[in-house]
Amino acid sequence: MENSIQEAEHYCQENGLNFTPVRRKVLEILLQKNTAIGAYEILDLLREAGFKNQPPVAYRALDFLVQNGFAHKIEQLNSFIGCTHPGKDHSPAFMICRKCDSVSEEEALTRDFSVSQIGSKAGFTVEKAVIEAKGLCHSCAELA
Amino acid sequence: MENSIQEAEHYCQENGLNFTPVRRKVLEILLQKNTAIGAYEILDLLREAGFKNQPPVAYRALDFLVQNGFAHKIEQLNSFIGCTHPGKDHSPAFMICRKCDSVSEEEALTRDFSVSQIGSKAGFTVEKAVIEAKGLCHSCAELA
DNA sequence: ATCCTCCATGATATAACATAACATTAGCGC
DNA sequence: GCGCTAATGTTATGTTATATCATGGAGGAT
Repeated sequence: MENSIQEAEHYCQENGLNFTPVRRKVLEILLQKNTAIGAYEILDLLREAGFKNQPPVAYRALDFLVQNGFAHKIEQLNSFIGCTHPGKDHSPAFMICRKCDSVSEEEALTRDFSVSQIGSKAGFTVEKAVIEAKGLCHSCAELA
Repeated sequence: MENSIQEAEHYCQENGLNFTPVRRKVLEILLQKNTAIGAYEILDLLREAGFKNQPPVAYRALDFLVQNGFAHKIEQLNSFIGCTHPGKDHSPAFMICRKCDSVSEEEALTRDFSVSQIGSKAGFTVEKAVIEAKGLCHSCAELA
């Protein structure tokens, strides 16, 4: 995780992006969990860490992180998760466990398939794909 | 569309489901558009049609429709769309045009791919998959 | 050094989306 | 009628997200 932070920092330097304290802190918060976190929960943690805590503080930092690929929004949960496969090009698919709430990020691109292909069959140009699955993670499935 | 309503009605009869006036009306509203509609917009239309218009009215009807496969929630838009491929088994992928806001429903199951496969590689049991893409629909791409 | 511009942050307010909880009513089997 | 169940009515509130305008701080141009 310390690792991921440093990668982010490095990437920002390279690309003229401003990896400010709030942004770093929010990324740290996200990377400390393997579950998705809501903006208002992040806000609480920011306050505890001495940052200001009006909603825009969290949403702006999250926008930055998502925009630059350091975090993702999990649409079904209205919450956010640190990116575990940082790097420019990836098409993530998220596996959300309904029992333990863990979220894992997998790679969705396979040789034979992509959402883009589904789209182009329909004359649609895909720019960004969201793939999220709900179900049971390995550990929770074993217990069942 | 009148068609789809009748299919829904029929399905409900067969399965002991109560296709009440509000539920029917909400489905009509959804089927009249090829864009996704928010619950509060639906609420307005319900009021115009003489129904009660507190939020639970819309959300309950929507729950029913989604639950039974007559409608889908578009997570990225926090809004809803009538199902254009009704029938028990389908795994939809939604194409959301960022220009004209149209949403089209495609079939995501291909021979070579499924979200389930991505999941199982990761030891995850997929129960429900959400696939939503943003981009440009055919008409809007032509104009660009 | 002064000013300008750009970007980030501070601060207030409010919009948009969603559900909890409890009361009431309608249909149905008995 | 009585009791059960499902649906709807009603009030209140919780949760998520954004608009808007003010302030501050770093870096470049003159």
